[in-house]
Amino acid sequence: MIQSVDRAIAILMELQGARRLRLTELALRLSLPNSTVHGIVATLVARGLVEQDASGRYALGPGVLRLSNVYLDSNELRLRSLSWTESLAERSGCAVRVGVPLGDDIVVIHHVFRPDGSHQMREIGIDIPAHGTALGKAVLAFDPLRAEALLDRDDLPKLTGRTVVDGDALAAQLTAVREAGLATAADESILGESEVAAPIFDAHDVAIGAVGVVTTTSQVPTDRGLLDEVRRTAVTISREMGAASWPPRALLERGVSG
Amino acid sequence: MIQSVDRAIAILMELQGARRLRLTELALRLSLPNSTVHGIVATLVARGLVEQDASGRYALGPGVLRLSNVYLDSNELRLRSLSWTESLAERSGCAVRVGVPLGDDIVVIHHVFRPDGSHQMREIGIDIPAHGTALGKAVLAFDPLRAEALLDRDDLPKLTGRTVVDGDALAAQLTAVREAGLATAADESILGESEVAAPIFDAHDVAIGAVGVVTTTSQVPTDRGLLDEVRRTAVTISREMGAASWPPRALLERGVSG
DNA sequence: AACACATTTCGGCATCATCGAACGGTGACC
DNA sequence: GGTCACCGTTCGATGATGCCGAAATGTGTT
Repeated sequence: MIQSVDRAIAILMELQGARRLRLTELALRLSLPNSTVHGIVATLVARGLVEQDASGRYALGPGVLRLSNVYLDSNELRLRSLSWTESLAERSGCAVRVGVPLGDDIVVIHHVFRPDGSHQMREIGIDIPAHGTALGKAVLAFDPLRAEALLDRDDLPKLTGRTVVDGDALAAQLTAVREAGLATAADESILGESEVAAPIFDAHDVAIGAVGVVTTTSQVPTDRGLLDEVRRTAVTISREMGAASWPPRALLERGVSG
Repeated sequence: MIQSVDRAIAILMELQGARRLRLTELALRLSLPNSTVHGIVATLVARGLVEQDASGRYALGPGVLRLSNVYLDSNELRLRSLSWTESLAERSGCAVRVGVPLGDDIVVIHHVFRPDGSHQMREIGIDIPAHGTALGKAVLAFDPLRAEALLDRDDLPKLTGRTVVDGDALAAQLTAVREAGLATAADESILGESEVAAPIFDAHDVAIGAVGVVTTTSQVPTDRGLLDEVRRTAVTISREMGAASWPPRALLERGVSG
């Protein structure tokens, strides 16, 4: 791992959290001397990944935008999800999201609007702490290493009053997810929003992401039909990605401790 | 400028152009040893900016997606453009785009669909060689250094048969743009698409971007109304960005040679 | 107008990235 | 099915390069 490149990325991540930062603030957060940070941001600015506003503060630049478009267009999971998620949204009447893990978060890489035609925000690109969403729990349940790393933390952010931050409670939920092949979340990331999600596997039986629906908590459907629809969509996409079985037997047996 | 960070960004840019690349191909394009490139991409992979598919090829990762969302939300020019571009689209019946310069390209940072309700592609994040679009010519006409750098090149890409790649012809066009405060392009980036655009200035009289409309070439309006609408939108946004005059007198007098 | 803060520049030192070569793994072709 | 060739990855020595402290420049404030 190259130190300066790693630091450059750390700077980008800081700028992602706090939108505008002074050089001094950046240096403080990274515990690095002022001049060291300056050298790196100067490089990022020269390439357009970062820009400096009139008051000297730094923010992300247009270069990052250019990159993201290409990611969306070339991502295989997203490509193979397009038609199936569309159809899931139509049949369920819910918004559909596909997410992939990144660190301890889930990044939404595809989003089909609820088909009622109402004004909705485009959620592609947003990131949510994995333990606070059904998408995240679906992935964690079938990715022991990732789950373990997350459960070792004792500072899991509490997004709402219902977010599960207790390690034992979360581990129990993941076991249930493994048994059902489905993960749920109610008011755990956004109050009033509930989700159902199922994991997606690739040819190596790795949980590379998840697909799920979002509904308002008050309208959460009680029939099993929706659950089956979500799971079937995940199975279909997994098959397109080359997965042989769903869920992979090996992952079921080992669980988090493996 | 830090060498390794610069190389890391160069790698991201290569992956942006060619969506999937083998390590050897990357090393070849950058004229660097295999192992040097490997160290850098390993760092990028660890942070999620790059991912490696099953066959070992590298592609951009979900990390870049997360960054782009924040850029869009925090960009001041985009924020101040939102309402005015919406209104321009309604009144003109055309799609509206806002772009900012990045290297020799224009990156589209905002896009209002043509209000006829037809299916249209979201163009946010796409990049177009500046000399091939009205947005780019609007910026270049009022950014002498950038224009000079571009005119010095003799390998300007020809996007369509109508793209102006000759330096003298382009310089003449930029002079005309300076006089009119408007730039046009007909079939120069995409056949069948014509544009009108005007530059946007900030408080320091720097051309930080441009706003423009897109129409089908066959329906290009002949009335001056549209031209005035575009220009007025650019003036309004410039004023919001703190520009005192439009266009700045200083830039008009000096021209490209300054 | 003078101060205080923050950003930027500069140069010496030691670290850290770089590179060539060897290893291990995979797919292709015979 | 075996061998070959290519590709990605690891490793270790070398010296170029990024790192950091301090000084200097610029900016906004009192």
